[in-house]
Amino acid sequence: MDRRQKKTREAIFTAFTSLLAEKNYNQISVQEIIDTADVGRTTFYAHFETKDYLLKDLCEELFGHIIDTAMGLPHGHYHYSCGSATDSVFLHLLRHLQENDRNILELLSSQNNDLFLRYFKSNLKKLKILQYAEKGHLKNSKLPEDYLVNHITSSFVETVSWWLSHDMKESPEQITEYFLATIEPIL
Amino acid sequence: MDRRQKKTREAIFTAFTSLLAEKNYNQISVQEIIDTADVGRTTFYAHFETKDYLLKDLCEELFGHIIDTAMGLPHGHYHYSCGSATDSVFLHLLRHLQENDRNILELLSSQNNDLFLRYFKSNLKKLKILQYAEKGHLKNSKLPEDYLVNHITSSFVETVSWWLSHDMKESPEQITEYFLATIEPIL
DNA sequence: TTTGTTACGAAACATATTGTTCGGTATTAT
DNA sequence: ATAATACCGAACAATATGTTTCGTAACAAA
Repeated sequence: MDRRQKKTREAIFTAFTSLLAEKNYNQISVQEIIDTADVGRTTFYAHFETKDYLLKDLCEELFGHIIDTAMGLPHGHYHYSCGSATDSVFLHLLRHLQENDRNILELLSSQNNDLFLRYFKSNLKKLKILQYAEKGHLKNSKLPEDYLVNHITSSFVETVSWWLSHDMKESPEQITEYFLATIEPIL
Repeated sequence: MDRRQKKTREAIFTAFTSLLAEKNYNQISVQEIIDTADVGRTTFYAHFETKDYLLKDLCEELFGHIIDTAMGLPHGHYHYSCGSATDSVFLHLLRHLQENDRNILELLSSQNNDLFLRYFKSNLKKLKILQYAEKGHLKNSKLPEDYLVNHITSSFVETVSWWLSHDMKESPEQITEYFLATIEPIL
């Protein structure tokens, strides 16, 4: 990809992120993003069709990244390890978040956090957490599979949200325990 | 309240609702709402400061209503009845939703459903579902109380969302069973 | 029915935003 | 060196926003 494209794309993302940290999504105009990013009007629209698409692209880049690294883990990490809180994908994700890669935490705890939690959740489903549910040794549940998957991913995202609202005082290990305590009994 | 006020307020709500059913919130302009509701520009701004406040007021009216009727239930309905799926506040709420009072279902299953699910959740907390958690016979949980409350309300809202995405094929009783199956084991 | 009050609507207003087009310049990859 | 392309500034029409003024109509209370 052209070096110029990457630079302006990054400049716009950065500007957008910093604006989101201080005000509501609906109160941010394309003009402000352009001014903050210091790019030409034409340039912005060459990259993003609308503000909504900008948001979408930003989220895909951010969440896609942390999910991809989680998928790169050795398989054991999310197949059979639901018993130990010290060795699951969920713990890995929480640690990754804690490192605040690319200021993702600013977004997740901003006024608009629900906006991002939504994308977080949809990306999370790529992890195929349902492997939790489809393994034979968990089959005692009478719940529909997609209901269960939705419940698990939602609960995890809500857990993260709760953690953030508490300024992340607890350790990732502790949070993992809380989370697993809510879902393990039903598997 | 003045009869005229009620009428225009209702006209604006109706127009807004029908617009939300067909397009995205961000793509709806105040002008469109004015035109659809057939009210004067001045009138709109006399009632609502911004589009965001309109949304807020609409949600408070809708969800406040169904929550209030649920609160009016005999107390037994949400204190000790978590054991029977046939007699809980949750079942009552699902039945109430199913009746589609004031077209609330259109909103909850629209493109913008996350917008409304958010308000649904915050209103749900008024029900003090934590009475589920604070009663002595449920004290075997090591989870923080607010974490638990958040988990329960979130799970319920997600359950409703899942139900809607399945065109509500299942009965309210069935859904209540699903939901209770996910939260009872952890109490 | 009369009277004082209040909501409404129409029009006009300045300002801001949106999304697009044009031509010229600078940067890139090869 | 060259051809492709990303960039910028300026200008553009169309639309949206939020406010003001004033005349009219509906209201509640006497």
